[in-house]
Amino acid sequence: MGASRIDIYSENINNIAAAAKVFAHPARVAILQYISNQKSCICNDIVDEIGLSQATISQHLKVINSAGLLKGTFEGKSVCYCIHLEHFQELQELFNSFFNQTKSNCC
Amino acid sequence: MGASRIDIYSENINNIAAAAKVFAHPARVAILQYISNQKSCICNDIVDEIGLSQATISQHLKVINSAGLLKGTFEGKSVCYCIHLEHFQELQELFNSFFNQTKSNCC
DNA sequence: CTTTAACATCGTAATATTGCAATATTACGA
DNA sequence: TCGTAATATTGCAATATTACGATGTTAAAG
Repeated sequence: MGASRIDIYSENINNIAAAAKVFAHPARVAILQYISNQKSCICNDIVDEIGLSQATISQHLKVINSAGLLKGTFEGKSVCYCIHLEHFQELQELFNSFFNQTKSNCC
Repeated sequence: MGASRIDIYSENINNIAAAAKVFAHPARVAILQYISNQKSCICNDIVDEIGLSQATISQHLKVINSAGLLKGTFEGKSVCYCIHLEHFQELQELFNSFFNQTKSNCC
């Protein structure tokens, strides 16, 4: 016990929760905002921008990337981080359909 | 180490992360959906609906309530859970403004 | 006043997350 | 090839989250 019991929920619910997890840490929100504000494909000034170590930023980037929210080159040197807009917007729609479904029927 | 360093981020970023945390667990998403689907102000069939113990559901409800997403009576017996629609929609707007701000400028 | 239904809270165990230092790995330039 | 800059990965330590049983607490029924 201690682990989330994802087996007992519908796929839609698990998808929403998994997506929310990406945004559930301020570092990841900040990283996404920073990347999206860069004119050109600049890379790890992220480490300088946000006050966390390179290892930690790299870990957060991995989480964001695993959710399909990044696009670019990821090998050795000269890496390029960009937002994967299509996937990003898919998540926005997922959230909005959840929000729009949820109404207040009582009180 | 181990704890999130919320002190180094802007308030807006922390707000988004805090809101996302509420939805970052499938049980809470399921609870919100269930409450919103009830015609009348029904209470803890939630425990029967979702396969978790009463103590666990109660904990999740506390998290949801702390985020300001519930409305109703919360004393002793005959409790009434409802979605606090205004706050709920505020969160929707918070997410949407974040999503809309985030663009892909490169690659 | 007692009982009971409906919750909340406490204590605790299991697991997940966060963060960093140290250590790979990789790509490019000298 | 060597050195180096730019990451990724590994291995902890600290903390947070999740889940549940047991135990309070409260309001209404009897």
